[in-house]
Amino acid sequence: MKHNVTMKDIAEKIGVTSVTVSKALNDKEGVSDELKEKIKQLAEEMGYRFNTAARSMKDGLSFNIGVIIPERFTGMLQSFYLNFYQSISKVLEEQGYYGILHILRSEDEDELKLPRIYQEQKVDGFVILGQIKKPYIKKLQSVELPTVFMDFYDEEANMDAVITDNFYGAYDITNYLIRNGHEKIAFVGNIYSTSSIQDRFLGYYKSLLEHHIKLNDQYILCDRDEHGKYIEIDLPEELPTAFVCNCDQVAHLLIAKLKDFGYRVPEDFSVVGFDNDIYATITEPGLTTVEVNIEEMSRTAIGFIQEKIRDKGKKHGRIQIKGNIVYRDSVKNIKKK
Amino acid sequence: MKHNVTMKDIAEKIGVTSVTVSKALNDKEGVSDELKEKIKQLAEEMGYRFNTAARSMKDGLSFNIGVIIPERFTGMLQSFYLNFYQSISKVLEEQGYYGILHILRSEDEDELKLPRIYQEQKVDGFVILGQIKKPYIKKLQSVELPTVFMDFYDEEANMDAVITDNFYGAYDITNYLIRNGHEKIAFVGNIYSTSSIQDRFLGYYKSLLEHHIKLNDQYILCDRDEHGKYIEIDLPEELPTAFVCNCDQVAHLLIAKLKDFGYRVPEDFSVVGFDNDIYATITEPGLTTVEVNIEEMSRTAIGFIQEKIRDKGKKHGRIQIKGNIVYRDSVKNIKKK
DNA sequence: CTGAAAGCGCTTACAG
DNA sequence: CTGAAAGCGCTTACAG
Repeated sequence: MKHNVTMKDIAEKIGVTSVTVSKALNDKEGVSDELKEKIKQLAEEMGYRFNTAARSMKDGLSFNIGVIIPERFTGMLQSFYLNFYQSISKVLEEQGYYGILHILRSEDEDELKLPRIYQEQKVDGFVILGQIKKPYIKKLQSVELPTVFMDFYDEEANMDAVITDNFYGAYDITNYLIRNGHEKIAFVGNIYSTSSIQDRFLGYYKSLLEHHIKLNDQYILCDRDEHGKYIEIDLPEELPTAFVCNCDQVAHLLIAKLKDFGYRVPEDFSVVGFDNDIYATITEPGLTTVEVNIEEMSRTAIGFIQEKIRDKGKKHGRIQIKGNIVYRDSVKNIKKK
Repeated sequence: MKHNVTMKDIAEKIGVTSVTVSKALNDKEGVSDELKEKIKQLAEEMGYRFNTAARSMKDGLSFNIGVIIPERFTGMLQSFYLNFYQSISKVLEEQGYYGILHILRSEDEDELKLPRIYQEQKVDGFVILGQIKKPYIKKLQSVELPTVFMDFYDEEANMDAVITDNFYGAYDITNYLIRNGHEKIAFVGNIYSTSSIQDRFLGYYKSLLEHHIKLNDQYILCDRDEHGKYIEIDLPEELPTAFVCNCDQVAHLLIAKLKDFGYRVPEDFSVVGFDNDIYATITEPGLTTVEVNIEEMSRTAIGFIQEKIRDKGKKHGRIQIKGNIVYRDSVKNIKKK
């Protein structure tokens, strides 16, 4: 293969210098319109492709962003963050940036080992998807690269984070159940487990408070142990009429359990979820749930990263992106006529 | 932030030149072991990070591979290729390469528009996941970049492709049904639709032939129209005892349909799939299916790409990677004792 | 064993 | 409006 065509090649053909070609192709001042047009056309004809590496050398920027997902959020059944990555990747490409995926292995997370993309200056910043361990957060922050966290926030760590509005999402969907006549409403989730679940619980609680429905301890159903592993859900003696699940997957598990007992959803029990991930659609019936606004979150996070690349000191703090309720068939209106 | 530390910085601290530092850090000849050690240690202390951009300039390689997925294979319910991408990305990282994901929009595919990663010399090669339209294949081949196709092959196009062994996969799993006493076995799939489905059908047919079971036209059930859109599956008058579905998703749909009719799987009908994707696990009962060996396929494809980067003329042709049967609960042994 | 020189492709700041 | 010079950080080929 003949070598790639460079600005110099174009310049020589016309009898100017690469400086002029550079100006022309970048629409900079200082080239006559006529010449500029001629250069652009010739570049097209010669199949000129811009060499990003040269630009990277010049301004020390790679125009890549590392997207890090802890491996435990990964796998055939957990494509949620991969979909997130896809959205981020799309937004980045619109901006002339590119996303490089790095799956963070648990060992590396424990040993505070930074990914190769850091060691090789492959990226100008990091987007972290999902919860990672505190020491690793500190490690990332000790490094000068702009970092934005998504779908995870930790109070202590003074980090820039784009999260979904867990509180108001759960609040809205609980309100919806109440509007449909439900009063005995359970919350399914380990409220000591993650900050997201806590916020979702509190949104649920706020809705109850506003409607003067007393919070019933029996109606807080644990779904996972302290390691995040799902456990059997214990149904209370006196059953509620509706369940607010902290995520779609748990709603899926709960519905399977209810069906095993011979109950039907939504005829016997209404169930709602959170996330609008794959579990919301594969469950029978389809789940009414709170949709996480992946695209808006991606845009916001990428915006933050870019500002931080321009201005290293920039702090954004935590921002919450509101999701919308997606209505499917898992809720029954039990209001008396 | 102070500027990134460079080889020159290290060199000056010790009183040598960047040439020596380069040799030392790359374990090249021509530096005393003592000095080499000293340099490496100092590099560590100073937090030196290699600048990939400089290397890229030198040898005109980006050390990125573009991974292209047509958007129609994308979405919340179709994470299969995203999982593939993840595997590719992991393999690449082991090799000091990085994968940049590009979702190919249908308009761009029709208009033969190459992705920005090509225009900007961001990548040294392409991996294409899944079927793309012929003109776009031609377009990709007209460009000098090494390209390997995965999970798709087209006879005419003289391309390098890593595909799953559809023929023997279907053959094996049909044999398995026959060993379990089944003789009336239907194939579910549009056999005029894609090359993969055709091969799977032929593998099924080979198994029948070997067992002297006559192919019954009534037992070839169409699952999708010519655009690949799933259609209602028409069950034959005389029902088979088992179904070989061309993919897990269709097996999932078929089982739902059988259940609607009041049948049970596997008690009344045995059903097997292909792919071992998410549908194999979410279906009730879990599907016995042929697992596509994603990791092995990724390694092979990346190996091909790297050889092609080294040697532009290199041709590999089509290679098939054998999958394994994953046994779950969708097949019943109906052999008379 | 160590280093001076040149070069990868582009851009910036300055001179004409 | 156009270009000569210098530089981004590294490596290669050669000289000492």
